[in-house]
Amino acid sequence: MAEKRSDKITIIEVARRAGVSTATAGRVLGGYGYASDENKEKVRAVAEELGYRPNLLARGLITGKTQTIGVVAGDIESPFYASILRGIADVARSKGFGVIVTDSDEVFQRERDAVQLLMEKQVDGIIVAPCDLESSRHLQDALAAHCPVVQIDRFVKGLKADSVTLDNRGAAKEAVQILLRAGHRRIGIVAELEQSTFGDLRTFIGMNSFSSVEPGTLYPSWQRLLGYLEAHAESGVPVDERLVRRVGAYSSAAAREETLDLLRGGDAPTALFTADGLMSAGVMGAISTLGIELPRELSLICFDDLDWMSFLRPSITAIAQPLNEMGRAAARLILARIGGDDTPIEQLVLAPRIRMRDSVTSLLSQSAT
Amino acid sequence: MAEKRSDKITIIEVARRAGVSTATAGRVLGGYGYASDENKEKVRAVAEELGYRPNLLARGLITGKTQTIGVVAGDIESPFYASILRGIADVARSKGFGVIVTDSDEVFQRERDAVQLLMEKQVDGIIVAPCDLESSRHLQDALAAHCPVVQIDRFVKGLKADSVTLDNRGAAKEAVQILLRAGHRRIGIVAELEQSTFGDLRTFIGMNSFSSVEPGTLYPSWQRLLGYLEAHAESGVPVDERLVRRVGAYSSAAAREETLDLLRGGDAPTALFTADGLMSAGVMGAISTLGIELPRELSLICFDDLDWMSFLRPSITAIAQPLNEMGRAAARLILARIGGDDTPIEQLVLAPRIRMRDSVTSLLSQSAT
DNA sequence: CTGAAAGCGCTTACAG
DNA sequence: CTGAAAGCGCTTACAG
Repeated sequence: MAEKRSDKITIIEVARRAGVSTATAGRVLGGYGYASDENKEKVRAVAEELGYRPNLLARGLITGKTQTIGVVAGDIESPFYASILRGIADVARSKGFGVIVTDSDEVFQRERDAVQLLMEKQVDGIIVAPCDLESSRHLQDALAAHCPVVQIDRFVKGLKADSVTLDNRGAAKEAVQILLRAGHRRIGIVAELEQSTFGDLRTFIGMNSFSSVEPGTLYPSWQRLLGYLEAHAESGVPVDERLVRRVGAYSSAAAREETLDLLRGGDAPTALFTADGLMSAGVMGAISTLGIELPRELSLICFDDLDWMSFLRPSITAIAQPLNEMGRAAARLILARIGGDDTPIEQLVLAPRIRMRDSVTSLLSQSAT
Repeated sequence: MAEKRSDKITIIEVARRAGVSTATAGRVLGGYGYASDENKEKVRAVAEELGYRPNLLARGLITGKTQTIGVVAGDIESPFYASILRGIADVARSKGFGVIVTDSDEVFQRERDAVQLLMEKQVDGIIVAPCDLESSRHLQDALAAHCPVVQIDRFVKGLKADSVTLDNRGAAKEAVQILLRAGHRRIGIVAELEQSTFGDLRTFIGMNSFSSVEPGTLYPSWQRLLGYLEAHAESGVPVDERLVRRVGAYSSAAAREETLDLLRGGDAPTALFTADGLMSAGVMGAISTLGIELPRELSLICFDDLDWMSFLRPSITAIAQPLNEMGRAAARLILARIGGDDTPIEQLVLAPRIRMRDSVTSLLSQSAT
């Protein structure tokens, strides 16, 4: 207590009391350069006694490294980003890095402001879920300033930065194929499809070949729709436009309305595929309201941000997204870049996994009319 | 492009090109002190042209303020902390502050390391969900170093720092009272109760007066149990120990097993109260497995971290926690303290809200035997 | 209103 | 292995 008088214990104070130069004190405390064992011991003892703590700001100012990575998420409150963030934080912490988080709410201006703040705070690298897939001036500026950028969930066309994404198209396709093989011919899809790099939904559905579409240039929910369409095309099953529901908002309430409309209609689907967690929640709400029994009356496969949706309802088949891993991979990538790794751009694509219980598998064809 | 050659644009460069001193350039760019309109214009033009960005590290080193707040959460991936974090980030951003997040996984050593890292990074204040309610040396050190601390969700005994908590006891009591009034006499409770400041569960249940228990000294799940016990005591309904299930782990799978055991037993409860989101998920899993119909066969009131649990299942009554608001309040408090507010310690207690649908209200007594 | 100088708390060459 | 000196990019008194 008595020793805690002096307010700021700097390396100067430690050096003085240990009878060495600040350079020497710095070398032992900072762990760089040589020092005699005798001095090491002396300096450490004094530092310990005074409760010395390095000021990482000063160190960062000199070294140009802050041991901090910046993250621009869409919305940290959503289970999707929360899981990714956890993965990032875990890897960062294990390497002694801090994490500054911001969220853009998928608003471009917000993302730009966030990136700018992060740059001014001198983060060593930025992990971002870019909200505009076309323009990336701010990210290019970051790269130009030698601040590595890793994109998650989607990536900007032409931006020379690593990315970690999910194989949304593939997982969706596989899920829909399962339904088609079980005999379903009327499979509904409830997807957000709020933002678009493509434009018209009708045209998209009506395309007679999907081989020309580069999934990476589409937003995730469009990629999932693409998988849905591809599965149909390959099976030769025509797509009924009325079964494709574009909610147009990232809102489970809106998804619920859309689903009610879909299920109450004359040509209701026998199976349903949802393109993300919030859509799934809306669909579940509608199903509860209508008292539909799963999977006997309706088969359901959901993209699931939330591990326990399928836990709550064993009759749902969930497409689990490796979100922790996505965060971890992004963090590992950015740390490698910060460390000087200058290998070619990496485009990591992780595969979601479909988890269907055996009990559901056997019931799947029951609802196929 | 041609102008982007020089790597680091510092205030020195801007000053030189604008023909003023660095002091003047700093004054206009930093927005402090006076400058003639002419100089303002000149400096700003040059800064704009060169793409000057202040180095907040340097500024922080001098001012002693980094415009950053540090957060030590339990687990950012959980909806509970994710929502709080969102509230914090929103307020922080609106005031130009950054947020560094870490999680402790409720491990004391991790919390200490996190606090230390945050201090070394010179955050202006720390928001923490303390995992040990008894020891707080690391937090006292922070306070001693003039770094304000705001506690969330619970608070350390005797620590002179603001806190924002929930009225867990009150909300639990109210929920259980609703069940008691509906005629339920056998109300089960599934609670985590992993960590304890109290010790023995039996002794706790057997207390004949709860007035001596200061809820603030208990972990949240114990506070909720306290509310459960108080409601019973006030109604004169005896508590059957077998109905009080201490899961002992923050795990929905374990909660599911515990609930299965509870509901399959001879003296199954007619109503169930769960003490947090993960416990609720476990309970829901058990109910699904057993095919129990809510609320006709069993009334259920859940503490709900997750807005949509009740959305998915309209028959559940949810206790909604104002988590965003908790984060916002904590952020506002810490910013006030950072700003020099030295009013007495504030202990904010927010009230969760019970949301029960009318359709459920009328059915509530049906399951009461 | 402006500039020269000092300094925030460290690290980095550079002699010794 | 060690210390004196310079410097990271800003802000802060302090004269003018």
